Amino acid sequence: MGVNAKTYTGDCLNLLMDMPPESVDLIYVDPPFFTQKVHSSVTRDGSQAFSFRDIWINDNSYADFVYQRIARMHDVLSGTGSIFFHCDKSASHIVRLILDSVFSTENFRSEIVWHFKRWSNSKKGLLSAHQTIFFYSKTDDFKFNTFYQEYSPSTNIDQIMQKRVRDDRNKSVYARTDDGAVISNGSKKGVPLSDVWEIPFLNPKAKERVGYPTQKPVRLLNQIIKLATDEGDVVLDPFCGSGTTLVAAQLLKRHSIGIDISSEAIKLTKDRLQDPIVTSSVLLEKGAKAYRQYAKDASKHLVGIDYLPVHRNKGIDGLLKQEVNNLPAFVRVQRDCEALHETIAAIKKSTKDKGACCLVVIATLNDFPDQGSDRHSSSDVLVIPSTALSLSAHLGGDPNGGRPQRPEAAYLDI
Amino acid sequence: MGVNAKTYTGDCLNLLMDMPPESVDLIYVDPPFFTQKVHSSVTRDGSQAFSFRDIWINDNSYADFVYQRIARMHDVLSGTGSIFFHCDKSASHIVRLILDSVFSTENFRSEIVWHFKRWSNSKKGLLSAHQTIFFYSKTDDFKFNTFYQEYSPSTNIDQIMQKRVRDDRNKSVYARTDDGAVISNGSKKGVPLSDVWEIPFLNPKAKERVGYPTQKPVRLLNQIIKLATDEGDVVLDPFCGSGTTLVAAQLLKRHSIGIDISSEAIKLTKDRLQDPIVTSSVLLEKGAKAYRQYAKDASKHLVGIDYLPVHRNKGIDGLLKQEVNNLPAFVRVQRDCEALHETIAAIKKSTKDKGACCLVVIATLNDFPDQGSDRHSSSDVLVIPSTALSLSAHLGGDPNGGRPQRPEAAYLDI
DNA sequence: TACACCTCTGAATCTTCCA
DNA sequence: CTGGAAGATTCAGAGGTGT
Repeated sequence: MGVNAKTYTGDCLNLLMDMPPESVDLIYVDPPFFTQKVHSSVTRDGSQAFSFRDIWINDNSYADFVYQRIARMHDVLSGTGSIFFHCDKSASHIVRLILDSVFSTENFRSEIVWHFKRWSNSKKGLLSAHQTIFFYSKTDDFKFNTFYQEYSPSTNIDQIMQKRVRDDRNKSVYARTDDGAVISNGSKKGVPLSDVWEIPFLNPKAKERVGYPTQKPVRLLNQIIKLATDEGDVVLDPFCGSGTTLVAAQLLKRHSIGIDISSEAIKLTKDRLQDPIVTSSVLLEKGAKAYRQYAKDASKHLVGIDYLPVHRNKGIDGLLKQEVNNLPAFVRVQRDCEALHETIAAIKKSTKDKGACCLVVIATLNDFPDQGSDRHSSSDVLVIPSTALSLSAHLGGDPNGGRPQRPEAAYLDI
Repeated sequence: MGVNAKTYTGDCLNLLMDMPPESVDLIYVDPPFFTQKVHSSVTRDGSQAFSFRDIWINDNSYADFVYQRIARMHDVLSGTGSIFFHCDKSASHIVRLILDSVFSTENFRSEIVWHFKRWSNSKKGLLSAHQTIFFYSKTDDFKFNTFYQEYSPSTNIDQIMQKRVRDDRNKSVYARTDDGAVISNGSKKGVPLSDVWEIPFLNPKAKERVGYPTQKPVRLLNQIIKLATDEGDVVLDPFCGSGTTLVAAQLLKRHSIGIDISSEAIKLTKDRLQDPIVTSSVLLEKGAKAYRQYAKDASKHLVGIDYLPVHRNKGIDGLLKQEVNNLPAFVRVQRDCEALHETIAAIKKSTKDKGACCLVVIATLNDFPDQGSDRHSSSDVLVIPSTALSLSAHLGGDPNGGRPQRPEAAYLDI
């Protein structure tokens, strides 16, 4: 399935006016920060209610600039849509007044705190380590996908899943059956995502490479997009810069619209979206760190196995320290986005010039073959199910098989 | 040495006007929040009831209320003094406008985020987990004691401990001795305190609780007082409620002045000062890490499995997110020095009072039972071989059996 | 529509029990 | 008796329900 990613060069004010009303499901706004100090004062007599018009700002253009564009964004947002407005601390209160005025106070949903660790400086005072994102919806009936986090480590998860009732004195107690056993209240998913997000900042080197000082981590955009939209929805970024939002939207199968006043920014965005080579360099942008993370994920499935990691070969994850049938044994873990036959093809390709060797594949997904298969015999790749795969097969809850699959180690020849 | 703690009953507006100018070093302001709610609570023994209405007809009257009092606070604050204003999310932008106006934008120091974990609720959207504290100083020359936190685990401590100098092109490089060794920079203190503070919420069970609504943890006030004052300085809390600020100030040897409109609050404050109770808690003293007690090795074997870690029960490593046969499923990983039957005994013991549940054990050692065993049928514990165990059995090189063992998942009854 | 009351929840303590 | 492990308890939001 294809998703569109449209880009426009120009002032988003004009382009927003040309867009059909209620045509967008999510707007992520990350405008150029107001770097000069914002000076403001309020009416001394307190006789008027505060609104953004009551603020005197030295350079009045910033509040006006933001107000005009937010008003248009409100128009193009669908009834179930949301806006996430990214602020820095110098003007967040001004932005919030404007949002309150356009979207109304009732539709204020959250003040999200993006918390990150940063290199310290010698400034007197507290080290700034957060930015604020305001989350407003257009109406009460907004689209929202709940995500869950781990419980606090101090929580007694095993006990709070017991059913509770109120006794005759209206005190909360654990419910028990007639014979005194506690009653389970079902399983748990975790705690709902909070409004404080700890997401690492892009490291300074990655920042240098792309050249956009305010570029946001893809993880941050991922989270916002997944919270407020479903696949096929439309995401708008009116100050798209290097196009991080559009890239994230594409990876998550959302349509996207990016606007930027700089034609260089739009060109860069287009390149990243259209040229498959540039798109794959998104991985580079996430940083070598992200790549290492990916490789590390694979190695996690090798815990307890005595092996030497192989770093410089994409088809091989490790070399077993123990020989098998007097042959060296190479191992590869099936990746998340990889069918088992692809895993096997990958390790075969990488070892074809290595002479006689034994190949081991750790299967992690549910496309593990039948145990009834008679491929056992003629095989040259040893396939071992991961712990998680063995478990999921036994629980039988997997979607891609009517009966529970029972993976066990098997020799395959593909 | 004695420190004074004075308390006054009444509207702080009047009392502030009677105070000498520039006589206070720190003001902590925690006014009734701008919410349309009635706060009420009783003390543990039920002897006193508190309630107040946080109702303001519109933004404006609240702003007016705050403005008038902040203006007076500015007067009584000394030249090196600071104000910390505690807001909740509903009115923080209004408070900041007023503070900007009275103290001026140049004296805005920080937007402090107090981040805490709390019980969840069924709210659609993000779970609120922070409150905001604005930090303004009266002048540029404000009193500030720098505190340090531990370095984040990812920081390269060796590197920052190296001495740095400028080379001939004025570039910063690490200094080296003649024979090329790096030079230590002495001990580092840590990262300067950031503007995001993770301090546990005052728990419902804490003895520190006196039954006053919106009571703040002493730890939070400790931090503020230590940052902005020295011993013998004067701390003012114009909405002192149950007197947390005065308790903290007394423990830190600062003079304090507390004002509250409720005479019950002032009485409670006086009582508390006689016998200050500060919760000593594992979480406060040792941090969340203290709870992460379960074997790290165990979690490594659960990679790829959808589960919640269980920290406070020695016999259980995790709770599967998916139910099994409509029952909650607990999991335990076999430890290195543990026979399989011991593992099974441990999880059985820990869950014996938990009502009906499914038990899963991840076997990691070679004492896995024969597949030929007929124990299969009568069992209540599901045993799954770890990846490494599956592999080692297939390679047949294990020391404790002549023939290769072939583990597969099995139900056991021991 | 307004409001009182009930239900559900989980963080982190208090309390008990057992070895 | 003591210390640690695990069960019991509290209470503030938010939604739901009934009057």
